[in-house]
Amino acid sequence: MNNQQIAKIFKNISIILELKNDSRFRVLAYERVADVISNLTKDLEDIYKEGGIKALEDVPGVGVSIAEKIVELLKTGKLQAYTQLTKEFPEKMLILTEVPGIGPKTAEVLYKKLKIDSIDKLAKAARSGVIEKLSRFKKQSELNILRGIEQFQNRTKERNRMVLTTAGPIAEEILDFLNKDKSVKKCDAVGSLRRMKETIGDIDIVVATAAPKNIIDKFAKAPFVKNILAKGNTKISITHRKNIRVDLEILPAETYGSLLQHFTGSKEHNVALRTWASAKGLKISEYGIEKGSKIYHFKDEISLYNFLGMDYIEPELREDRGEIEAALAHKLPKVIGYHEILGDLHCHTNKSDGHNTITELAQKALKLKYNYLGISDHTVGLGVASGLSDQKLLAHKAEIYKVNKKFKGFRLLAGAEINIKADGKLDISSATLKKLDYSIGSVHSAFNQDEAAMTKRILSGIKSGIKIFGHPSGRLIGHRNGYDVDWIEIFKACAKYRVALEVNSFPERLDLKDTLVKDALSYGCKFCIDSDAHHLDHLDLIKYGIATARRGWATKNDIINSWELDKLLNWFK
DNA sequence: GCCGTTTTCGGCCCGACTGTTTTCAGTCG
Repeated sequence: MNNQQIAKIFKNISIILELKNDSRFRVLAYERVADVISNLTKDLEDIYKEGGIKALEDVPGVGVSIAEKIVELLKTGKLQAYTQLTKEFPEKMLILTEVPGIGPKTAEVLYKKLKIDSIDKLAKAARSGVIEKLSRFKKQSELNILRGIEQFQNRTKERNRMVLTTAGPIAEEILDFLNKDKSVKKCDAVGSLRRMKETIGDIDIVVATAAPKNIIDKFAKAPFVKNILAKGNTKISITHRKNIRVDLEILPAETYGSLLQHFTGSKEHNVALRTWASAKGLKISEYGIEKGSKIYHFKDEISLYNFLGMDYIEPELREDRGEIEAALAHKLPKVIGYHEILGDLHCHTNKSDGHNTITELAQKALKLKYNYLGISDHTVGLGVASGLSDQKLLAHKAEIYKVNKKFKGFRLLAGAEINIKADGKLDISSATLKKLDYSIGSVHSAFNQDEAAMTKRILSGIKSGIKIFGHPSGRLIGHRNGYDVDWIEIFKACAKYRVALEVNSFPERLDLKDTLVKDALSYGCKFCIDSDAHHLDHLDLIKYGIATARRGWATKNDIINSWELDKLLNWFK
């Protein structure tokens, strides 16, 4: 039984308990633990296998009672207590709550009064007008249900959340629209986009203005609006014509710091922050901080966090992964900056599957103010990418060195992206490997090896002289899960053999991912943030890799390509 | 049901919008 299935059961328990008028805090406890489990990066099964029931109790929100339930689920695939509960409130009924706007109470009425136990039946009932005959419902209720079903279907159709490069331009379009209005003092994209989370559910925008009504009316008529979901005095929610939900929040400029902080989230960060504050007699909201009868306002986030006795917390760190405690203790890491990368070490030319020449890439690197650029074309094993043989690779190196002479104060490095084959061997000779300035080793085949085989394979690659382990997990967001691998063994080996873990910046990769970066740091690993460019424009994607490293708490010292060239080359040696 | 450098008991984040109410419950972020 996987984490998502277990989380779903706890979520359902929370719904049922709410319907049974159980303690709202017990309801909350189940809801919270469901949230925590669905966001966990490690399988509960593994946690239990490694540390038993005590290790499960270390998961936030899991206590004695829930730990026992997890064990029962892992061992038997069932939970007696849950089976009992679903006799009265079956899962078929709970499915209805997946429609936006339908919560536990509504689902119960629809199921018990009208025997509605599927989304299809719900749609039919809403269209036929039987729902409005129930008390507490009218015509508008049916229209809202139909609209909710439409949203639900769009959501399941595009099951995947957006990657950052999809969300970014939409947010830009909206900010441009708002900035044209003179009454807008400030506006920003907030939410998961500002935190640079790898995928974005909907787009949140905040606006500072003294004329909120004017902005809301204008926004409602904007050309990109498909329909309006909700409209109030200080907020409006719309569906963008690309079927993406956009929430706009408005407040006067005096409290912009609180507004930014509140809507940047994450929800988990805010809940943790407010829980901590309430113990100190403080009440935090998007309007300010209340202390007794006094309310404090904040123009910016720095003053807000400082008021709480904390250092400023970068948006990328606001996930309730220890940042609040660290900010209080003044022990937050100074994460790598967006302009601290001195060179990209993973890019492809038209000698393998890239589109550009060495010179073109070098010129683009100069525009980015890089001090160096590593060329790393594919090697022979990757036939589909016109990989280079030993001989061709060495000729390519000579060409790179020749081009390098054209530049001053800038250095081209000759590398390669080498395949770690299924048996753990590299697909070029170690003699050739030694002649390169550096090398990246990557897995490009036989993704479905089991954990033991894949771990052994990668460890073998790490020990064979590569300097960077490319897109370490092999995942493609929304398309392919990463392969099964024992990360702890990999991290230990990377630290020992001085192999940097790549943080690949392609929005569909972001590999190594943020949480694993944080894990790897604790083993003393170093990282290399690369674009994996196959085209000049791709070099600009580096910011997403930087964001991922920041989300993983990595500092300049941890990122080898933020180092001066001498230090980098020395490390390679 | 969970949790703790004010607590192993007594708390538990905060507020807006919608629809159908005539003061609020349900839902959401």
